[in-house]
Amino acid sequence: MSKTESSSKARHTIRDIARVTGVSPKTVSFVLNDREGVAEQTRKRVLKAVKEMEYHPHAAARALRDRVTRSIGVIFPTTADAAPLSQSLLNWLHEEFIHIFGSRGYYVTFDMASYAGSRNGDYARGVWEQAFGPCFLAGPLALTDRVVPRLHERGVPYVAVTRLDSFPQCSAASVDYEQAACLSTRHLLEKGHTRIGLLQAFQGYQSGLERRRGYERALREAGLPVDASLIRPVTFDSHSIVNGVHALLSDRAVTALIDSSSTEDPVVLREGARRAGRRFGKDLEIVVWTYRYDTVVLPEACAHMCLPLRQASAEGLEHLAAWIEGRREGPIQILYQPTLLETPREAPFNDPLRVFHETA
Amino acid sequence: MSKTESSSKARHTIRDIARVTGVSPKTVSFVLNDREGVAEQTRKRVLKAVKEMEYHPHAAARALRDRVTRSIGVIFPTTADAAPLSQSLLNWLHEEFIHIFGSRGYYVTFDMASYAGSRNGDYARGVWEQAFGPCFLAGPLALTDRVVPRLHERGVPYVAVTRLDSFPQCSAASVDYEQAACLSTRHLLEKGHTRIGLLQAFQGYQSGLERRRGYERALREAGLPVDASLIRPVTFDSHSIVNGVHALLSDRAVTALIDSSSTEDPVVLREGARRAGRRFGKDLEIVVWTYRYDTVVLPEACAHMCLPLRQASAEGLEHLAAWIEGRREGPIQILYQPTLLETPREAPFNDPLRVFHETA
DNA sequence: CTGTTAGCGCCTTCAT
DNA sequence: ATGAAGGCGCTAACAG
Repeated sequence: MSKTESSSKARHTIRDIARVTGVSPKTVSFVLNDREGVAEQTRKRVLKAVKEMEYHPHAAARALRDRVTRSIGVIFPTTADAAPLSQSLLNWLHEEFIHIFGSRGYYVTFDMASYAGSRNGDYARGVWEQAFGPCFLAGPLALTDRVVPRLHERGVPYVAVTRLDSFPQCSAASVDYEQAACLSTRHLLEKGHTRIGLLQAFQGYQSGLERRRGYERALREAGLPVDASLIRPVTFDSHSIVNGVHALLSDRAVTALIDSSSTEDPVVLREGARRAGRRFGKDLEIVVWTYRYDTVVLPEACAHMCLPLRQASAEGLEHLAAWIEGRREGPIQILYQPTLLETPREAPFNDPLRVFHETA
Repeated sequence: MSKTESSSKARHTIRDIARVTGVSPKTVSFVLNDREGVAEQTRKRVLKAVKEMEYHPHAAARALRDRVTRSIGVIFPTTADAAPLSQSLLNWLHEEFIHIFGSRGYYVTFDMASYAGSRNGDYARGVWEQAFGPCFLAGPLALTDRVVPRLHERGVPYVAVTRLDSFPQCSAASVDYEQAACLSTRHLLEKGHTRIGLLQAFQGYQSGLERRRGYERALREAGLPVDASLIRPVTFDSHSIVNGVHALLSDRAVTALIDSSSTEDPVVLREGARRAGRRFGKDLEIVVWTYRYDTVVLPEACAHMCLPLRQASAEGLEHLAAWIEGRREGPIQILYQPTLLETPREAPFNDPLRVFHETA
């Protein structure tokens, strides 16, 4: 009967390895951490025991000792129903995390508690509890946000996906929504429209405010008054969009719309117009906002406003990784500009939803 | 000038709270863990200090002491290019985790290191290092898998999405792929086909083997020989599918196909047929496998084989949560049966891809 | 080169 | 009811 130590269910500690190989715990620790000062022969004996006994260092013990974890946090500044993370963004995020952090051996820890509606607004418990240090803030920041400054003060690397007026030093990789709104509005003004409706998403959030501000700026530049009734806050609910479009278009003097709802859904837009007895492309022009550059959301639209959110986030995450590894400093201040694209006559084929990604 | 203790950057410990409130650390611990034996007045003083000083228990210290974390692990038995997690499955998974674990305050920790291609096959380091105990195995199990038995022996709650022939006691919530293949084949046999091509995904994995086995079983039942050249292993790459279809159909005696590639992509199927000078619905019938019940993947298909993977996983995760909380025992043994649906003449509208979920 | 010790922050005895 | 002490597994500092 051989020593059945290796098949034992018990989890071994560094001391077990030391005892079995007849060295001190410190030596084992040195071997594991690839440090000098251990005889080659001893090193081999230790590594052999480590493999045979299936020893693995205890993550929590290490974290306690080192005051750092090997985890990146993903945290949600809002609840799911207030501002749901889009499916396509989630997919993209997953890819990026695999690419950037997976290969480096980090764990990626999601804290969905606040997103699920618990924890009343303190969405950064993972940082306070030191479950992780560095983190990604996945979602829009509320204008009333009080958490980011505390995060900032803590000194942990972090990056958000919108700026924050109330805290300009906020580490963020974002898109200039104000500019997007301004360009959208200008485009329609130049085409001769004077009463332009705005479907405004993210009411109460930074990115919602920027939408409104850009819209108002363009109007003021043109010397036109701002009619508050033309700004229609909407949620991500279909009904909300349909009703919003319907309500705005009931005013026959409204001859143009800006869809900054971020829903990228042609069906609800058409339905809203239909209920008002209007049709896009006929007596009505629209600029549709989208996060992609390769797909026409609504062929009847006169233009698409493309928001490079992915590009911004990608650079933000790269910077975050560099910050964590000490190659760069924070805070991150990245701002991408949007692009207005006139809708092509021949809409390109809208790719079908693939269940599996294609392997390149 | 007030005591600026609360605005200090330093992270406080339980002893700081004790010192400030003039009690012992144990008392603070009792208060935090809602245990009896503390005077109400003391309790309030402690809680006040906790709030003011923004004290939070240290996750790693707690984990070390309690030998349990509040994390659920998501681990990947294969690399991304061998068997990529589908986008729709990832989205669904995210929803489920929010629903089941987010509301209970668990962290969800992804270990993407093995998925990214590092760690040569030992995909469960998170468990060995005790970064988490309970875990979800997101992806197919290789026939050569050696990790699951060790996981099982460890005694941690876990659940996989396929069974494992070499380890029948494996905790799994899965779909009966063998039955799906058998029913698909039978259906085509009953329609008079005798040479039936099989596009077989997951070669080398349990779910690939089950596909092949079910196909062969149906043929044997019908007294027909198994022609190995009719079984075409494919990857998730478009080319692989196109070539597979083309190659199978170059044999004009082949009058039917089973698409168990799991790609759910009508375009590549049609393209493969076109290259062989064939067309679905004309001289050719096909059964297409899908993970959904509400969408026609290929209108020309004579039937769709619907695999209730989501339903199985959902029940698996519910069971996992119950296992963690001691309400039920493991291992999990859930097997859902697939359904063959004849393709309706009028294909239902294929829902557009929504960027944001609709809030219910 | 090796061994001993102390302490990270928490919780749970045991003793008061 | 409270206070002191010890240990979870790891590593850095300090002897030998």
